Amino acid sequence: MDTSQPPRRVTIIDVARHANVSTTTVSKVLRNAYGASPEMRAKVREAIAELGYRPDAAARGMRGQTYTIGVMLPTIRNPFFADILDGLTDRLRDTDYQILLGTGGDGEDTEERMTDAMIDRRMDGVVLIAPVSSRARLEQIAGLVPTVIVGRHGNSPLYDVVTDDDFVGAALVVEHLSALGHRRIAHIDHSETDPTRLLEMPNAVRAEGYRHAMRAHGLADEIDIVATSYTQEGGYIGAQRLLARPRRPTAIFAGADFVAMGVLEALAEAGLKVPEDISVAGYDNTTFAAFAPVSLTSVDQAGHQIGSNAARLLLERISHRQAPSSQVKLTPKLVVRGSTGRPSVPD
Amino acid sequence: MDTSQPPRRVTIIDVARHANVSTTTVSKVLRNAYGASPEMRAKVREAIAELGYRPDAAARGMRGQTYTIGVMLPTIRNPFFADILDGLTDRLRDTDYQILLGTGGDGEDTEERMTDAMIDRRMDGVVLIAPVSSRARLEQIAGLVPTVIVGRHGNSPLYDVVTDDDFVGAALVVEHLSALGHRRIAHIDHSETDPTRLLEMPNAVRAEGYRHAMRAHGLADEIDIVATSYTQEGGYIGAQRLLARPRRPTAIFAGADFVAMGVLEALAEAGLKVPEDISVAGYDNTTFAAFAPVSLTSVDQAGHQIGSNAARLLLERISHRQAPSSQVKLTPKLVVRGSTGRPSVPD
DNA sequence: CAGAATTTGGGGAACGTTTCCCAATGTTCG
DNA sequence: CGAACATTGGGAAACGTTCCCCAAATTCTG
Repeated sequence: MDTSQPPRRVTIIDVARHANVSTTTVSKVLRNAYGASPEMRAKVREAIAELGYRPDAAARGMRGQTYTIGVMLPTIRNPFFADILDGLTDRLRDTDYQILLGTGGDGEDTEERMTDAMIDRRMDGVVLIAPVSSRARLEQIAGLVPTVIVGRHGNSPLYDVVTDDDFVGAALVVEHLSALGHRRIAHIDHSETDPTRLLEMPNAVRAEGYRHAMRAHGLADEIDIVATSYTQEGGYIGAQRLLARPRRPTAIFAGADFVAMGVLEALAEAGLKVPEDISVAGYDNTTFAAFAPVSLTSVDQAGHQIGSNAARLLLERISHRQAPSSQVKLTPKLVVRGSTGRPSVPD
Repeated sequence: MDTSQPPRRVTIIDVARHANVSTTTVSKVLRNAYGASPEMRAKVREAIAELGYRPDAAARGMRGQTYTIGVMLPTIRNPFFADILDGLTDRLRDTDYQILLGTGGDGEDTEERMTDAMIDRRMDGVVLIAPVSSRARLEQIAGLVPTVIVGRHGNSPLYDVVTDDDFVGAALVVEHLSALGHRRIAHIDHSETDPTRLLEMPNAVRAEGYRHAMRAHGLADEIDIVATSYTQEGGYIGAQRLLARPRRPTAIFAGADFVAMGVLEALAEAGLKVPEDISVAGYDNTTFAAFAPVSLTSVDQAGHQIGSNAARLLLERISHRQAPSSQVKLTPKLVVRGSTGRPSVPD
């Protein structure tokens, strides 16, 4: 590493000198804190503008806040997360907070590395989207930094939670398909083995909602769940297994749009037409679902609202560390498109 | 804000005390710096493990490095960026650096806010993906922090550049279509007005590559570019305009897969079959292009390699701030799929 | 074996903020 | 009008590191 220095950054001391005040006063102005007269504020602001001063976030972090909010998401590949992020961003736009993103990957270890990194950087708060870490770990994090968990059910006194009602979402799909005349409605789930996480993960709640709705519609005997994974490949494999059934389903409810993509591939390969031969529904209402040639019936989760609620809760938690935790549950809605229709051979 | 404190974090002083050494020594061990014997190292590491110590990144930033690398991307919606990010992540996995992402939006102002935020947080280096800022601004950033620019042509002594050869990529598409027998090959470009940026933006280079290749194949008279925007809507509108031509094109080369999505929608709406009635090619080889029912011929940019090269250059620049800047240009390849075929009515 | 060079460990001053004070001045009120 | 109180501004001590030194001990060298 060589030693050549870019010109030294303007510091709060430079500003204080230039405005003929103390650094304390400048600091007060910066933070809109009590104890500086309007004239002082004006003078300081002018000096700041003239010198082009920007506070050093690292230094601020040593004593006060870093004005940084960390958002962890499993991957940036899922466009649904982008909606959540937009909601967060919009809500925080007019605050002094900056959002920085980190990817948590799909494992507990990589997720831990990322959350640790956020804590080490003294972020003022974190939003964890669909985390896979154990509940104990989540509580540990929440004990160290204001935390909001998104997209994972189950609550804790230590953190706030924002979810979409996956139970209702799954029911919406079953209702829709049932109303169209379907009886053999199968579901593709993500297989989860860890018992503690089991009930908190959205996929499990969707599966439960599916089961419940099937029973409610008198279709208890038709309940048929294939557990693969929430990936395109998982959908492909799941569909293949379902097609191999002696009495094969007339409709497939995939747990995510991604999964539906795989299902559609498998169906196309098998020479089946959608929705004439078989209906398909997804979950998340991604751009992909909306794309006309695909036209996938899907459940819309209002990602934007999820994000904006998460931001609101986080700001509240930052200012009231000890307030009782709250849970926000949003209601999804079904977007019906061309991939679902009446079954060709009514049961 | 209330005052309740989570238990104080373990500091370097606690470690020093616990290991019966000075903080200096602990610091040396942490940074693998010269001046600590193997025995000391062992002793210190043990203390670190016992206490569960983690260095405070904010405090480190005050004197030394933050071990943080900022990656700015315009949006997380474009799955191509995910490939680049994977490349970056893989390359940095075994280093002490942590990647944090920021979205730059689509404007110079929001991009400036994000880059400023990264600089304020003393990031050790930044990777800017497809930035829209002015060249002067990019050089200003590069003067303050080691910088690698990705996906934007044009070089500077101040920063390193990694691009894909968009000129060649566009030519690949034209060659392919021409070989199939197409002559009326139209192109949908992103309209850019700013003159300084004009030649550096990938879309401009693609358009130029298209023109050049058309001429090289004796199709100079058939050059037909519609300038809308690199969005799905831009593709939709562009396609509509092209279909309204008296002699309409037999093939459309969209500047991005996103754009091709819009094109496909417009074609479906017009009742045209792909590729029987008209061929379509995209750029970026996103998941969407690979999706079987779409099966879009597209140019693959090797995002992973782009990312891994960017990471390599950044690490080099961090350790040799003054080294001459380098430019890496990767070669794209064409992925032929079902959306392109022989023209139905040969010219 | 003396002197030089190297290795090892540590003391303490930065780094750029915020925040706890305290002092001076102005204001209110009984 | 004097005491209590509010307002305004600033001095200086944190915060948790790194890094420039220096001193002591050890090893090398001729």
